[in-house]
Amino acid sequence: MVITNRQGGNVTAKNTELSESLEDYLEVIWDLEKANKVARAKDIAEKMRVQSATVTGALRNLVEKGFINYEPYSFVTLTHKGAKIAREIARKHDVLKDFLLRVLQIDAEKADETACRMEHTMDKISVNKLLKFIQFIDNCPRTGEDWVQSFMNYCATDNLDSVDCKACLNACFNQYKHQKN
Amino acid sequence: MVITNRQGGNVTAKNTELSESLEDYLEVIWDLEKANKVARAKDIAEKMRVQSATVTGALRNLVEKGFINYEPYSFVTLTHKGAKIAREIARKHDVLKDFLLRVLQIDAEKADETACRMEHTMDKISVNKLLKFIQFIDNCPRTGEDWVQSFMNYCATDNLDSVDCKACLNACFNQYKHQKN
DNA sequence: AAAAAAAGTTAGGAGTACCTAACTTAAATG
DNA sequence: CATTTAAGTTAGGTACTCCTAACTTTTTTT
Repeated sequence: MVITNRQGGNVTAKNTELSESLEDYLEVIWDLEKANKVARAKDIAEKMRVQSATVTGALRNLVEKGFINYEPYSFVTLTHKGAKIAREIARKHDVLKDFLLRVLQIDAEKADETACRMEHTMDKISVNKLLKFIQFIDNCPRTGEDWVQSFMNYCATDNLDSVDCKACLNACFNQYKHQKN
Repeated sequence: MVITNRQGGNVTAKNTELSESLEDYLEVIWDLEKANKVARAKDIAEKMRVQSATVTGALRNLVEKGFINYEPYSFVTLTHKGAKIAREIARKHDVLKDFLLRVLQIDAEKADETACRMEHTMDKISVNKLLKFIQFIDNCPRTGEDWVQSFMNYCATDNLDSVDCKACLNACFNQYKHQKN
């Protein structure tokens, strides 16, 4: 187990990197921009479940770091740099939520909440691998929707003996033949 | 996308819950206890990649919250309550690392680092589901090791066409028959 | 256009998680 | 057993993330 210091070592100088919290702000601003062209502090506060005074501070920080365009009493847009990060985080969110929801079959609300936390913990390469994995499950004739369904049954019963594996394999084989014709 | 406030709302009173950082401390103490019966501040600092002054503060906090037994200048052990949490986190870590390493085939070091961050983001039920999922992959005759190997090939080539799906299905079928005899 | 309401900012405060430097205690060694 | 060394603590500091209360600016309504 290798732990990474939660403040990246350097604490005396202002951090130029994005904290998880600031990543969330970018994600929220991205969402609002998509919906309303621009983001307003009030809506950011609501989505972040935070008081508006807190938003003001976060926006100042994000301006300083070059992720947003913003002046006091005005609306917010993402800079090129900010939009790039926001898209990346949103993509991570979507992939993770898809995995939790469709593969692990966790209910929608919890999947979303969990994805919201996980999105800050996996790098781009790992999330890409997860995406490929989901695609592979979807497209490989040995797996697919019915296999995921079997996983659900396995979860419920806790053993494979209750499942007729031979029949399942046969069904899988036949389905592939029919799909090819 | 539903964001959960990073300070749980209540900020005026001292938080009784565990932060991610404190969870890491418990995990590290658990590891050291297993290895040396007790944990010493120096070793905790090393494993946490933190200065020893920082450890002192964290230990005070953990005592106050009832997770460890500790008095200044003495060694550390987990209380019953602390050990329970530590075991839970360690288990999450192991399941996540196993998934990243064996299923997604992420290299050991990155898998470990990533698991170290993810372990704080998934609740017990979700991790249990992930564990069941890994077990299902391992034990279902339609998946298993060779299927994971195929996933690796898919990752490298980016398409299924290059794979002979029919041959793969047949091999899978035959393997099952032989295993049963 | 003035008043009221809504939105946003500033100031000050708390808790967390780090840091360095100086100091104290405990352990190891001559 | 006194001294040196290692380990641990305290004090003081920075940054982050959130809060409330008071104030300012902008927008809406009359």
